[in-house]
Amino acid sequence: MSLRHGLLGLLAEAPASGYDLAKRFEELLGAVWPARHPQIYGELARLRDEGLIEIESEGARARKVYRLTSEGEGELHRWLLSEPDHTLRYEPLLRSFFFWTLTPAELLDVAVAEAAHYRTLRDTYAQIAQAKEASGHTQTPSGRSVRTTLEAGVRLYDALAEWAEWVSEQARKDQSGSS
Amino acid sequence: MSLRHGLLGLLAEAPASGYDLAKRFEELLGAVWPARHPQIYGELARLRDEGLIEIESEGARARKVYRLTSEGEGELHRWLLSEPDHTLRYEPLLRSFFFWTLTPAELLDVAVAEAAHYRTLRDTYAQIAQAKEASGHTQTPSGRSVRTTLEAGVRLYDALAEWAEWVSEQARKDQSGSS
DNA sequence: ATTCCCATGTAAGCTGTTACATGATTCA
DNA sequence: TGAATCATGTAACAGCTTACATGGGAAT
Repeated sequence: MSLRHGLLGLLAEAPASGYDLAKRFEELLGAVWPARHPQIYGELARLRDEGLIEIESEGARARKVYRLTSEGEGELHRWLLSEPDHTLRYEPLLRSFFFWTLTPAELLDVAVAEAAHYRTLRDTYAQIAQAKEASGHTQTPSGRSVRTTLEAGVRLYDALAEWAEWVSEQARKDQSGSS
Repeated sequence: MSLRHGLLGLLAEAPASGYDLAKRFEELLGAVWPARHPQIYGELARLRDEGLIEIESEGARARKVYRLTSEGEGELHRWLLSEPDHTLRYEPLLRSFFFWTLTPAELLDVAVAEAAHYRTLRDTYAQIAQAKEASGHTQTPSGRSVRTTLEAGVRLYDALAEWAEWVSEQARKDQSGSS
């Protein structure tokens, strides 16, 4: 149940509507925990039923702004101190188990494309981090946490990029040595 | 639909029963794509209906050994050359967005525990990789692919361990400088 | 005999996605 | 007035987990 805690976490920063939260998930949290609006609206209704959030105000177009209750704050805190769920599900690494069924030429193509993808992501996160620091966004507590997560993204995708390049080098060797 | 391709990939190596496949998922593929036996049995039935796999033999205790058909082989190959789904869903990184709600002391505990977890995983994968190389498991094509995936695991968790240590250092600074 | 492992499956429920639907407001 | 964006939701389906259920075979 990470989605509910993701919502509680965002609301800990500032009150927001379902629409706002859906957007922040897409642009910010989506990189590590994707969520679509139907799921978000449903979860918000449940969180309200359980008293973890409440409606602060209602605006135009049925817009509802939610705010964290103290119960919600407690639940968020309890969650952050509990054992994390380290379950990883990442398709590109599943694929790598079956690389042996590809020819060296095919593997080379795949690995080069993967490396490019990871490099791009790494650079994107590094740039965002730099921009945040330059514009003073890292001086608020939540801004510093975003910086922390970005740092994880940079390191993670840097590692994957180096790995994919290592794979492509091996494929290149296999290719030249096999005929 | 990664589960079905994971099953096809395992069957590309050698025919196996649902039970065998469930075990291999748990011990091998589970690190990047967890799957429980009910899902596996269900998917195998569907794969058989669609002609991607077939029953090679039936043994004691209703044991059914499946084998890849040429259609299945084709589907696996097509999948490996298609665009990967780069969706990542990893709870520990979602949590890091909300680290700012913790006190420096709490964050320090969390980060130290995380670092230990990642170090352990990294070392485990490094050891398995070494053992595989020493015992000649990396000389078969599929063994070399396992080695490739293990290399990703080592690099990935090494990066996360360094990140968590970086986080814990920051928390330590905040702790000493805040009073 | 009993316990453990082998081996398969069903059923219920939860999580998450895609498609559909509706209507208000803003801007060109 | 038409298009884009705001804003919320429902319905159907797909993917995955947990609990339940059954029975054969091997070993002590």
